[in-house]
Amino acid sequence: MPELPEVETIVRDVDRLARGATIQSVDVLRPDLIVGATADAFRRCVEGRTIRRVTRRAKNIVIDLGADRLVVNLGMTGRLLVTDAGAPLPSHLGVRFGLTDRRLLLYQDVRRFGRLQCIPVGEWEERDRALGFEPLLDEFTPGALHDLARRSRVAVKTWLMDQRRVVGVGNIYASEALFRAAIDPRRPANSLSFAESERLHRAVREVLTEAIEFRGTTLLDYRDASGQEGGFSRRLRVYDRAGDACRACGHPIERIVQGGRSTFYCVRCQR
DNA sequence: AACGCGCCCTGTCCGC
DNA sequence: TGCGGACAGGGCGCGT
Repeated sequence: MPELPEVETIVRDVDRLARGATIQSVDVLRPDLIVGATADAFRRCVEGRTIRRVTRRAKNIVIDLGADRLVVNLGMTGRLLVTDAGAPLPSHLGVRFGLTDRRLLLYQDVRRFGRLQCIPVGEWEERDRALGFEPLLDEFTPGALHDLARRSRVAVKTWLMDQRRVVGVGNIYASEALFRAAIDPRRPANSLSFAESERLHRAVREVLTEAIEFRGTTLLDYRDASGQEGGFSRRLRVYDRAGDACRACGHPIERIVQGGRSTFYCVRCQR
């Protein structure tokens, strides 16, 4: 479900709404969501701690609890919600955190592909190092993208989604960025010229930045921390538009399957 | 080492 | 109305 813009929106919401709150109780309703520890160990790690700050790394929500980090990955259908005391509980509730002032931080997940863990800072930093470039930071340059792409023969669309190189781009924004860069998603990553790498670099940044401004894309499940839908759905140029007219040239948008995932593109505009 | 595939799980939609 | 199959914002572990 959530790619960089959706996770970033949730992170900003939760930081604004819950920073400074203490987690007074932890109820794990779906233990399979907790990885690397028992539900009980997870509860002991989190309970009584204060939320110092909420940040994002790749598609992970990272909650600073002091010596430990509460790391949340939403998978496909995960939601992190801050609700007021007395609000009705959502279905498919996975973990309920009781905050000071009787508000709740809720993890909800229909498919349960998401996961939560509470780990020491050092362990988190180790995982952090294995992740690729943050596309919106200065470290991500056209040259860096081109150098990495030259080493891989996989289709550039599949390549973009691999979190070991560039993070945060998932199935929606990979298609959208390649459309904006006018690059055929089937091209091997190592076939991109430097000029094309520059175009792709700019397109990735542009589409992610615009999507954050519109608070993400809701296809079905995505909601921000207050339960609201994202506004970027109407601005998608190719994703989920198979058969519809390309907004640039009028040619019908194609849907193909790459690595088991749908790719949408314009055969006329993207070469 | 890099790559492709199957799998985790539930819900929805579409065709017959 | 019911049923089977395809598909859905992700990521991991396996075999080659």
